Amino acid sequence: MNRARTPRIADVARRARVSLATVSRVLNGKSTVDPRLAARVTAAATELGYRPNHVARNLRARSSTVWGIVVADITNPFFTRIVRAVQDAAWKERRTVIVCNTDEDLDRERGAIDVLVAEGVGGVIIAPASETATDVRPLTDRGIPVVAIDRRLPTAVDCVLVDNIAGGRAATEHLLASGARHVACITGPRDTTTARERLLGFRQALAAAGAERGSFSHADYREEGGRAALLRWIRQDRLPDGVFVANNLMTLGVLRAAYEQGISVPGDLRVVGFDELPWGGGVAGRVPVVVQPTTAMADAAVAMLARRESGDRGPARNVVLTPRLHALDRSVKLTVVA
Amino acid sequence: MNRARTPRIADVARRARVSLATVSRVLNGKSTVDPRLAARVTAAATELGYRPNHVARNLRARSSTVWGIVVADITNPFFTRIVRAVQDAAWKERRTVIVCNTDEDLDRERGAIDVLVAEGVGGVIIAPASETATDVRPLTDRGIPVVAIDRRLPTAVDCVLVDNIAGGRAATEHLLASGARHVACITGPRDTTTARERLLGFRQALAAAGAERGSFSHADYREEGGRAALLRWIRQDRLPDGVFVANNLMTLGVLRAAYEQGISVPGDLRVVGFDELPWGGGVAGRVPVVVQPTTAMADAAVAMLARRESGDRGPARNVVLTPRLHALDRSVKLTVVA
DNA sequence: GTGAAAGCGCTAACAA
DNA sequence: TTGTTAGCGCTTTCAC
Repeated sequence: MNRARTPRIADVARRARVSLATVSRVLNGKSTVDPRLAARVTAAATELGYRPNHVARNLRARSSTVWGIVVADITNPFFTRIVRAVQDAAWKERRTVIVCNTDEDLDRERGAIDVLVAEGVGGVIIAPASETATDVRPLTDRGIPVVAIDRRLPTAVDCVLVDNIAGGRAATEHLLASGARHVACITGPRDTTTARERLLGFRQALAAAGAERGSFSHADYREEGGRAALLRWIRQDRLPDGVFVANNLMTLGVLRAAYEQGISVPGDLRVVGFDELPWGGGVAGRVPVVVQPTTAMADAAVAMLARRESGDRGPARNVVLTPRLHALDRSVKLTVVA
Repeated sequence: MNRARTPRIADVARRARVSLATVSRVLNGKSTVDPRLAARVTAAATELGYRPNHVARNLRARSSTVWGIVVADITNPFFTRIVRAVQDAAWKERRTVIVCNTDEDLDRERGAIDVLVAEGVGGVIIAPASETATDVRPLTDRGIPVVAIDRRLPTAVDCVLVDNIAGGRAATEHLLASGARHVACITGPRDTTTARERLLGFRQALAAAGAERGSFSHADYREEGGRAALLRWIRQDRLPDGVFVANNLMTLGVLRAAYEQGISVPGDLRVVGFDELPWGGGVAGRVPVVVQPTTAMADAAVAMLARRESGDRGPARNVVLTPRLHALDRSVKLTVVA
């Protein structure tokens, strides 16, 4: 690669007839430089088409404008939106983002963290694959700030969370308010806090309304899990007339099961989901969902990271944001035709 | 940041009682080293918890295991899947990917390219914001290999494309085969090749079938554009009974317009889209679509990049992949209820 | 306010 | 095969 022809700081210095140090100072605006020298430097830099070499800068300055973001699956619209929002926020701070997928796999997550360490990123935002097993110490040991998003971590790091209990409550209240009498909940795996909290919100809402204890089921946060849970109830002849489904993929699964079984939504079965369905305003918008404020979450995470980078050594903080229910003014019924 | 405590190659060398160079050789497996020394080195490295510093490595070796990918909007499922697939493929090659969003904005795209240059990435995969105005020379001038994906570039670089004509033809043939008689096409902006090619495929299919010349409309590849196009035909009382919509967002817009107007799909209006709708197998799966082989595209792009990085200086190549029609075995009718 | 010089951690000549 | 050494391009003391 013919990088030799790329101008370096020395070329700019020569052309502007100043020293290396002066060029660096002008380019970084750190120290004060005689305006006339500065003008010469900037002129020379543009004439030469000088581009800084961040790699060298990072090595010397031991700091990087690159951040890392680690998520389970960028294909999941929730994470896509988080990544997108983080990137937009980071861009405004003139930083770049390395995105890593973990597939909810601890080994891949470990690998991703290693790479981010090796690349010397300035900070990491992570949606941990596990609340107990994810180990961010390779980062924190090196003083690289970490912000957990969506889930907590065993280590004491900054967190951006959503009030899942409130979300579960809001979803359930909506079901009850829309006339459902036998409501149920399909939540995520037992060992995830989000699943437990959303279920707790469901129970709180039922208790508060003096309603009967609804049935619930733990599934795996995947489409098939939601589908299977609903089918099971159908087989057992215990089909509820309202169901709160604790994430987006399972909500799809529930809807699919309903169509397969000729159950009309929301006629026979009211469904409230958690997490936006993709293109929420569009065709899939017939199901009310509790949406997580992804932009606000990303902004909060970016702000925390920026604070830590600028030297804040205070104790870890938690930011808890409240999700809102997105109900619909009209809904659409689906029926199987052929 | 307390990086001072991080072990460097020198620490490993001291502990293994060998020279820096030997450690480097062992760690990179480039040169042959006495197995006993090698064993001492690896032992020392693990004992110390040594992690390589890619930044230093890049600076010295003028090469990087980081690639960049530049897309218009990671929120668009087509690009999400491309990014995901590129990452998976890159991961297998032990490389990391910096993702940049351009928002179809040339300035942001330019900025993204500058950053990637500054970060010294080893290669870039780009879905160009424009086929004419996007300038990748900052990369190519420095010998950084570039692969364009989804759209061509004015510069001679490797390209991974989809046969849009064949896609448009397949979509239209499906409409005709399913009994539509007055078919129409909503395609993208006049100045994009994809839009022109998909429309061309539409026309070819009509001509081949000896059908009447279908009407068509150029829109902006956004949801509202598709919606508006259909509404216009409705107003003009020229509603077709089959429509080929040339991208995913516009397809949603068309569906939305149909529901708003009480037009049943596919009863009154057959729709065939282009690009997968999100979670294609799920609820949104009632519309057959021409899907682009994102995984194959990503694999091809990664393979081309890897070849270039390993020194291939041959002329630019094009890889053209054929999209497939995903029809459905059953379809689902939507009707407005409330 | 400016310049000279010393590295950041690593790899790749070149010697031995 | 192994070690010594000279940088990669930049920032940042430290003198002036």
